[in-house]
Amino acid sequence: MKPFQNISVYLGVEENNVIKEQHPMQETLDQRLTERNIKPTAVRLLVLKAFMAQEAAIGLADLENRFDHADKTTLYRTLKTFEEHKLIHSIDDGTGALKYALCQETCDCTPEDLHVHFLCTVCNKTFCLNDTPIPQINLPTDFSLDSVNMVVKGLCSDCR
Amino acid sequence: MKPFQNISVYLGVEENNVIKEQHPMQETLDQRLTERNIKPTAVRLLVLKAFMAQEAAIGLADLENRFDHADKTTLYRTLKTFEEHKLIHSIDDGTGALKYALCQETCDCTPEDLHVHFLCTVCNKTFCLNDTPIPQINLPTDFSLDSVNMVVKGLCSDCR
DNA sequence: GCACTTTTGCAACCCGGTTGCATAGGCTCC
DNA sequence: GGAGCCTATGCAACCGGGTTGCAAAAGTGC
Ligand SMILES: [Mn+2]
Ligand SMILES: [Mn+2]
Ligand SMILES: [Zn+2]
Ligand SMILES: [Zn+2]
Repeated sequence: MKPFQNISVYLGVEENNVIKEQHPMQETLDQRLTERNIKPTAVRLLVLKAFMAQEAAIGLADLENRFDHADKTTLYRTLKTFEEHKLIHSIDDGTGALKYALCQETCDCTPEDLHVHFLCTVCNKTFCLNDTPIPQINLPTDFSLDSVNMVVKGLCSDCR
Repeated sequence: MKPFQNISVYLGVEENNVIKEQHPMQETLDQRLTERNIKPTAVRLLVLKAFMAQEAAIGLADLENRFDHADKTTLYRTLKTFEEHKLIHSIDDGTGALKYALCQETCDCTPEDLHVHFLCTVCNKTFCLNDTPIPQINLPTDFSLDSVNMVVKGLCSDCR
């Protein structure tokens, strides 16, 4: 595979040769990246588009499958860059592979932005339950709380 | 390393050549294993003893370090056997390596036996909060709940 | 065009976990 | 106490997800 960073060609491969100017979504993608101080390269636009196109969280392997023409490392670093700039957050749902989901516009990845995640045991999709804050718990005395990871397993609405 | 299953020698290595008959703890270890239908071999007794000697959860790597003379695979399978027979349960605290902790005597690893786990961000020890049941949460409609993994990070009583 | 920075590709590595297979240990039955 | 059997152990190799080092390509400013 030859490196190829030209945006329209990259997008063309994905989008049946519809080039940049014909993408109405393009501006919002661009904007979403630049808002978070991420330079909008071809791969990054594609990855962001993937995130915006589906509700379920996305793992590195998913991206590898979806973008045959992009390298694993590049996709990996794209995820890291997105995470650093708080465009996405990582989710450890216990399946052994990290997944990522878009942060909400207002998100700053502070403890208040933490929320419950849901893993469907049938379709293996993972969802952010953004409206389900993590409940308070009582720790033993002399233990102090920093952060909480809460993953609920069950059946999603499609699988039940 | 030569395989060696003789219990007293194994225990001797660990216990400065105090042999089986001189262990007051021996019977309770034996008992705890046979209660769960696990044949009390040398390695198993040692591993169980390790679990009973400390409160914090134990990972495979810990066992490898503690028992130079025992093979990784054997220790791995010992953990699996213990888990299958519900003598211990596994804890995924997000550190990348599974840890294990003794089940309570009454434990049957049913959803009711689930509890919160605590990972200290300083000493990296993980504890069962057996007295901290996992709080109820409200799922979106059409989602059904199966199980929950809840890991709290913070400072333990020794590290604060 | 040229020099410089950033992004991408490729290969190799790391680590925790897991498997296949051979051997040793211990147990039963005679 | 030996033959046969089942289990536990050891060893080596593998696997998958993640990560790093380094070189080439692409983008940027002049
Ligand atoms: Mn989320
Ligand atoms: Mn526990
Ligand atoms: Zn589902
Ligand atoms: Zn601590």
